[in-house]
Amino acid sequence: MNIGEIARRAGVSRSTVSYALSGKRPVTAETRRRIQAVIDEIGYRPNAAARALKEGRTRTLGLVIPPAGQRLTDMQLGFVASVVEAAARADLDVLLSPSGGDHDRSFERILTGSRVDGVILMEIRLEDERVARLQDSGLPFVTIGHTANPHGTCWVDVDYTTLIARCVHHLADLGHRSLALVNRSAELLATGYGPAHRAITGFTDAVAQRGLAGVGLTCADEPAAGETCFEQLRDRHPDVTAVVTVNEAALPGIQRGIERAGLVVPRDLSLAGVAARHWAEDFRPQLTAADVPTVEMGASAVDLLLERIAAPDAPVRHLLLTPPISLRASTGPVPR
Amino acid sequence: MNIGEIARRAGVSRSTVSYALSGKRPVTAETRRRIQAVIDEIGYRPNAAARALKEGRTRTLGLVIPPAGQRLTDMQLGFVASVVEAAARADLDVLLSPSGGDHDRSFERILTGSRVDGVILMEIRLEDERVARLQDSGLPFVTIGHTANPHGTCWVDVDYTTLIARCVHHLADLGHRSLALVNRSAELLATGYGPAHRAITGFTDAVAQRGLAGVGLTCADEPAAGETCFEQLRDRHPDVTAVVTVNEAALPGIQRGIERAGLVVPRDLSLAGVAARHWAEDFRPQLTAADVPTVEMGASAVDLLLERIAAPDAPVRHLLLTPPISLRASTGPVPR
DNA sequence: TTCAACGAGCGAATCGATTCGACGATACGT
DNA sequence: ACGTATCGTCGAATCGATTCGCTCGTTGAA
Repeated sequence: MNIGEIARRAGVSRSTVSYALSGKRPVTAETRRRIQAVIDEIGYRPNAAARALKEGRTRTLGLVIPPAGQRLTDMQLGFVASVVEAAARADLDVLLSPSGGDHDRSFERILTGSRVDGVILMEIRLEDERVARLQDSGLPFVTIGHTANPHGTCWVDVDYTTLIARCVHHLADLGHRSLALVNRSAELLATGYGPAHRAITGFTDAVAQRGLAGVGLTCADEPAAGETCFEQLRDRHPDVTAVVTVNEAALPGIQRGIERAGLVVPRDLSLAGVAARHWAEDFRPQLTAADVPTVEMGASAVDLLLERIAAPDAPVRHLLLTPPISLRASTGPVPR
Repeated sequence: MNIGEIARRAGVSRSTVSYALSGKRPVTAETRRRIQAVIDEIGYRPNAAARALKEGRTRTLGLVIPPAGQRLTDMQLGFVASVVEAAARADLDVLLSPSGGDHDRSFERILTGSRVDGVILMEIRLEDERVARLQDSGLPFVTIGHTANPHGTCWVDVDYTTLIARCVHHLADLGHRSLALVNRSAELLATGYGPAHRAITGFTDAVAQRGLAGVGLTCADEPAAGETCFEQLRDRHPDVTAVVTVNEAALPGIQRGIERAGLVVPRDLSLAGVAARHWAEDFRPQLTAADVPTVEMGASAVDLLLERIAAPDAPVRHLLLTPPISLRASTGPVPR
């Protein structure tokens, strides 16, 4: 079912079939009809590899996701879903690369084999070798999240610093004087994971600004760690009345710890953070949180990438979102 | 950076470079060394499109996922992650196709453009047009889940019928005499979604076998619906003391409904079902459930697919798993 | 010494689609 | 009536890698 077969059956040359399909040169209505009839009959679709080879583009985007070993958070999942969705709307396919380490075969394949027209990268660290690799590979790319030096690259991100600060202010307004930040894992922090560091900045600054007591903790991204983490917090800082967190994955465990301590949210302890909207709504009690607009961010990432592919030399663009905090049921006045 | 450039710089012909890389014909150590030096210097990787065109295979698998509009359940996410992981281990890339309706452009692209060597399909309905499309497209494929007529295709699935029956027996053993099944959405049931139908079969048979009272309900795949669903259940069937469910997504809502009714699990009501392991463990209280081995299933699906690609005419193979039920904290003796 | 076998490398064909230049044929302006 | 656009179509080159057939030396056995 190649173009030659179609041409033979329709009694025209291969180039005429191609022009009839692309419309890049005029073709008589009658000829077009005959070609279309043959195509409808035997169900022809141009071979993707041949087209990619000739045109020099693949109509495919690469999406680099965290390795499958670690579970994706709802937020990450939201990005993946919306990127795939947005790409499908533009008639583009998405190639997935689960890439963790820096010597990842899948990652290297994607960026050296001319397999994709552009790449979207998530889970960005402040100093990220993958970003550097992409930069000198010359392949257009957009990141969801941004590095410490954000000016050279295209990215989309939420303003963690501000969001966390707003959580602190919200809690301060409710009368809380002693707050804890439950951050992402110590490993992520050590490797310079952006959101983890920005959370600290936002927390520390806001706490200082309001003259509050603040303690920061790291916690592995899993419920069990959340439980342990809360127990430690309870142990060492019993005066804390409100917890701010960017660690979605640990929250169920934190809540379990809270219950086991015989406490009730928000009566005895307030809880606020940054999370995907669905996640915050499904939490019990519903979580007061900055709802990260994953759908919008994924779509914007694809848009930026398409712009960049079309005009690789245009100045880079960024998108820093600051969604409002949705007040739900997990925060309340400080207990007396 | 094409093979011709390498050949020129190494002072050999293009074919020699190709043979040096593939090893399909002997090449002098010295020549090979010179070629490798050039490659290392300018960083050459063979163009994927050209190779696919010549070889007739793309080293890429297609993975068809539910459309992004609906959130993926933890179980579905588990499949995606493990398929991608298993494919990466075999040095294969994965192309994602979010395909809902039957006239989906992304789906059609994947199976007609020679874009992939094989396809993995999830969320299978008893009568599934996509399976039919794939069958007469001639493209090798494996499904996660199976149709009403399972003999013609390769698939991997869990034995929902048996698992649900086991849940019923477990609850019957605990003394429960009146059970409810909270199924997936009415739409899914109407479109013939396999697990939803098999859940009914397993539930009805086991309930009959043990002489219990059983009521079946459908419930949209979201927490809010779970809450409503539980209220209705409470209203119309106040005698029910145990709920069996295959609807992961609705469970948080069901639990919310239970709490609002002032009940405590498992003291007043037992809860059991089928879910991804992490999900069951993170639930509060931890859920007694058949843990669907998503990692193993995804890996098996890839294995089966690779076999099928290598030998398209070999007899089809199936894999029907029946993981044990993990007893956790959500089931207990019937209240008196 | 001669001839077969083999090792190492080269040239050309091939995969399927796109695209450029060219070539009749028709229409049009002068 | 003649030159010139314009239309519709064709043939051939091209993208980059693989692979088949062939050649030229060298080696080893007869």
